[in-house]
Amino acid sequence: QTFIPEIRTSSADLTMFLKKPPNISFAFFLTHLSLCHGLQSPKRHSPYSTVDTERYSSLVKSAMSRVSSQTPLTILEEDDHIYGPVLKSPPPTTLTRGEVRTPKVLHPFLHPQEITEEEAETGGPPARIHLNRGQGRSAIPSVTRILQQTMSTEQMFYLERWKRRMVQELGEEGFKEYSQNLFKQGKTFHSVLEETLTSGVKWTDRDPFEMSQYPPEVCGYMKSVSHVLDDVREVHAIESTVQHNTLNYLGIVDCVARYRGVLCVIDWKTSEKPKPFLSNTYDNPIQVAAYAGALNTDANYKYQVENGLIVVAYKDGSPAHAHQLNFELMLDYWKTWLLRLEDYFEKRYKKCYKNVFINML
DNA sequence: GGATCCTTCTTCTTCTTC
Repeated sequence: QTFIPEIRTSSADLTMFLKKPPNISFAFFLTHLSLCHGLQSPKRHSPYSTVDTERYSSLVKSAMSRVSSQTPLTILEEDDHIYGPVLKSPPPTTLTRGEVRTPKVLHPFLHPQEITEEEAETGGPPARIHLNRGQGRSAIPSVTRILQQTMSTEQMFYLERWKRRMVQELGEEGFKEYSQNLFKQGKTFHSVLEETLTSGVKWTDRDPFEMSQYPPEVCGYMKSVSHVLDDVREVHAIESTVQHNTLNYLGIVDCVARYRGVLCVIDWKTSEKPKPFLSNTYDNPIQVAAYAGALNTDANYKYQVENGLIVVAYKDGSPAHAHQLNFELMLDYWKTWLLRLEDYFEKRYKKCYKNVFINML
């Protein structure tokens, strides 16, 4: 119907159309129908003598004339008609949204030049502020929860579809086990990484017997990130709670350290599939920007982070992909995060969200 | 001790041919 707008077929028509003998191509079918229409010398005793040729005559004529008259120019015109004018690459902030919105809050990231060395603490063990929910914090939403509850319908659709397929393949129980195993692997990897960063003992320098105590996947993940760890210095915080001082959200950062000389919020990820591009990491960059934005306003931390880093580790030990988010990218993702935050409060507090949001600023 | 919370993951078309 897109290519041949003057034809309107119902699904019943299409079903009938597809009941042609399987060894005969669609093009041949059309040609043959055209013969039946007397465009060329008619053929008797055809297997299609029962086909309602009158009914399909316009389709045949249209299809035949289009195919033969197609030139590069008409194809370009068709493309224009079907796909619309060519769009120049849109700015990253609008990628996940149909409409362009501007968040109301100023960004919490200082420009690299404005950060002086004195602001970053050096030495001492890394901070590890545990989450303590018992002190009136229960109303404060977390980064993960906000991201989960403000996913686009498209994102939810693909996740649901994936889940449905997996359940079909593995069964309800099998899928549950598979998911739990993925979580377990991720958790173990995080804890081993934590030990490594705290102790300062390189994974490769560890006692082979000790290494063999871990599941093979975890060894693979550690091998995978070893080249990234070589570029990590000055670990400032590990698994530490950060809370934004006005925007009323909290989260736990995996790691704050200097990566290639720049102070970063680092998020370690394990993945079954390769994620060579930042776009493969879905909402991870937003998560990192949210943590960094919170940390930079949190009085518990006396320094400012500049960049973010997402490290995707693989269990087969192949080199991890390290996606560094520079100042500009952090700013873009921070804006996206603010929109998600607005969405969350809007959903949660319905009409009075605006007052809630304004009160927080 | 039990309940709750934050995380840990999962997505982007799909098939054929070389």
